[in-house]
Amino acid sequence: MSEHRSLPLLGGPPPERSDAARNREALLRAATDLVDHCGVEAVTMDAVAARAGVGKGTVYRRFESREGLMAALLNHSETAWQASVLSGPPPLGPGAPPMERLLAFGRSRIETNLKHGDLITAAGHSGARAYAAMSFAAMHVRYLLTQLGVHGDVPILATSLLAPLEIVILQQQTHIEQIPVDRIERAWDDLVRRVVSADAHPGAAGRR
Amino acid sequence: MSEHRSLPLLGGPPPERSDAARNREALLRAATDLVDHCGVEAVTMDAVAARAGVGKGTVYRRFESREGLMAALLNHSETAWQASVLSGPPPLGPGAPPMERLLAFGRSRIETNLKHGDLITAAGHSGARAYAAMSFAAMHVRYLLTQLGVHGDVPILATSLLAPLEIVILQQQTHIEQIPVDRIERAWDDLVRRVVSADAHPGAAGRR
DNA sequence: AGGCTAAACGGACCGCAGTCCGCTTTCTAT
DNA sequence: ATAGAAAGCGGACTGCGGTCCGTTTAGCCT
Repeated sequence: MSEHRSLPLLGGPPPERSDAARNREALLRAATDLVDHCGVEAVTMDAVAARAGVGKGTVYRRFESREGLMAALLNHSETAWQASVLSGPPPLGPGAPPMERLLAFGRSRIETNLKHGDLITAAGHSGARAYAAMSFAAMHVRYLLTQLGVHGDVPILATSLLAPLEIVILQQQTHIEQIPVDRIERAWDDLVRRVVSADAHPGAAGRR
Repeated sequence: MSEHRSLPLLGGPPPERSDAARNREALLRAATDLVDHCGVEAVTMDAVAARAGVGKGTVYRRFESREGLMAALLNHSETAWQASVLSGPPPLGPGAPPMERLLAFGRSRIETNLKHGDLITAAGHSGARAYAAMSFAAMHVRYLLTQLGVHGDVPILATSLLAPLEIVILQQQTHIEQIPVDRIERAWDDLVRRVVSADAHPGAAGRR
């Protein structure tokens, strides 16, 4: 017997076959082109497959679903954004005081979310990505809130601060209620200051 | 000439023909049965039409789209809920102090949203209904915040407090992160107290 | 080189949302 | 009662997301 297929120890998921890798490239390129060129709604699975010169089944093999494909497109900019939060220049990146970082975080997130609005909507709640993106942001906000000396249920507080930055809320405000972006940003600043400052005045309206 | 068709003065939208009314009834009944019986995802337009004994086109004539149909189903419970906010017993209805009403509002909204989660998701952002529902809740929260002496951008503050009660956030928390509902409710209480109490300590962390 | 296997491929196929248009019913005015 | 017109109706049709399965191909082992 000869049982060793590439040291399965810690191999994680097996590597990708060369044709598969080539097709994933071609598909991402095709999808990107379609988005830039005709808008998100023109990105049908058939169109992407045809443009990449592969069969439809292949698209589904690489990216679970249409939402998965959109999530993959989003991945580039999302990763770049995370990097600039983790190691970019202040005040978004490390180096500024926590409150300034938090406010910069909010502004930045509002802007990126609005920029990729259609894509985010199309990506929906595509399991992995949505969860990863959310949990990164939530982790960061939890960290900053703790730095700021906030007590209480910090995980849920973080989620609550993040909720008004979700694309569905932002689009309601900008597209339907015609609220200018900088007003939304100022209002988030205010919200954050209110939440954080409560810990500077304990016993305000009931213990927590 | 004989031009008077039922006093168009203030007539609003013309009344419904009797067969149309009958069919709308039948369709709502069929849809409700399907939801109770097989779940929301079993409510296909063909199934509803067939069960009501009408053609598919008729479904679309009455309710713009699938989302519109779902919104119509939601309408019953939504209206009842609005009534209990406007004129039900305290603390949700009028009579209790504003803070108690606000906290009761949050708990009630969390529970109803979770109860009708699938339906709300299926109804999506179906123009009219979603907007009406949101704006009712927003109006109520704006009113209570004002009563509580909150200063600042109250409209957006209200939206920000409502955002964590949206179904997409609640389902993330309960279904994926396994957070128990009463913890979410307590966290919202805390959030509201923080936001409101900031006005009791002006100059907290920067003017607004 | 040659062959073996697992992975990848492609496109026919299915179900459902939404549209379209020729036919039928209701209502009203005579 | 009856005729005319507007509103309603129904189901065939289109387009898209997603699945399935017989065929092809890359990578490895001898």
